[in-house]
Amino acid sequence: MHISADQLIDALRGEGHRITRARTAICEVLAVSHTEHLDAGAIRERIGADGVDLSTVYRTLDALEEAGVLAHTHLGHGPAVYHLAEEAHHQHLVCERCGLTVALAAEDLEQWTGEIRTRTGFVIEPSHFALTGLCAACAPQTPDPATRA
Amino acid sequence: MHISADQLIDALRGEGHRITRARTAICEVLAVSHTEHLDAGAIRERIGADGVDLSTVYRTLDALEEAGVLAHTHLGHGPAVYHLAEEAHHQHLVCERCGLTVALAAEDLEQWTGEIRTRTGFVIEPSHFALTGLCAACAPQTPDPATRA
DNA sequence: TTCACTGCAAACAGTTTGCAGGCGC
DNA sequence: GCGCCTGCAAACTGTTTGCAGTGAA
Repeated sequence: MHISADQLIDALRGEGHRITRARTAICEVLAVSHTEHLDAGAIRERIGADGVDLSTVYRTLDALEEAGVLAHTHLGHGPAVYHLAEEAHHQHLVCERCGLTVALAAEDLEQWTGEIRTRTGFVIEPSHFALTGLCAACAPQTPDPATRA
Repeated sequence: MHISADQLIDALRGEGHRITRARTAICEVLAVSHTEHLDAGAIRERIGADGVDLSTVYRTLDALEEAGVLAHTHLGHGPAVYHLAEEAHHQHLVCERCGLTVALAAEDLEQWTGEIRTRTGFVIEPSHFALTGLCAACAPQTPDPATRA
């Protein structure tokens, strides 16, 4: 289940990419923080003093996505967050007021996405964009769910 | 059902806003294109020669949202699209490959969003962000739904 | 040795903001 | 006439790209 930095690097190598210090550092951060949702800037910060340019981070993340070992998700506004592809199959719910993010398991979604597929032909990729709304704590403060955030 | 430009303007007036040429023009565009999804740039273009600055468009759209007569939706990447609040209660499905956008009626969503609310407490605002995936025409080209876009 | 990869800087899109002047009320 | 609203320009965030130098293979 847990992908190691070496496995990420191997994935890059398998696509014919060269292995550099920057890429190694990025893969290590991703492997260590496999349960978190990091954006490109956060990944860069975690690398620390060695200093990897943001554009390099983006290019490497791109390469990892092409290799099929990484995916990104948009949690509402703000930067895209990255996570290992193995962790990809869930839907995020983000509270627009407090930012609380919870995940819905793939199994809980299948029935609904299956229904949508049957009805519309659409194959939903639920992990790419989060659903937004108000969490249990914030919702009661709003008289009507239609009210703007 | 159809909101007129005058009703939008009245909504602004009701909030204590002043009525200007720019705001009138924007409200007219919104009222006429109530079935479309226009972004700020498109709204500006439709106003035409009179010329309204983009920042003014954004400020007016903001005011209309605060007045509760307008809402915006993020259809995947790219600019936010605006529509009358009355048309808001549906979920968009956007094909990541061809851009096809279809709408899911509110009734079709209620069962599912109700289930999520029961299970997680989250009150989903489905119209704020679209769901993305692959449409019926594009999906078969992809061997596995998990494949990246 | 070669050329993919890098850092830097600049461009980019969408959106927001500061400011001084203009016009609705 | 007061002050909200405007256009202009500049800042802003997140991301991408062009370029010349560097290091992996």
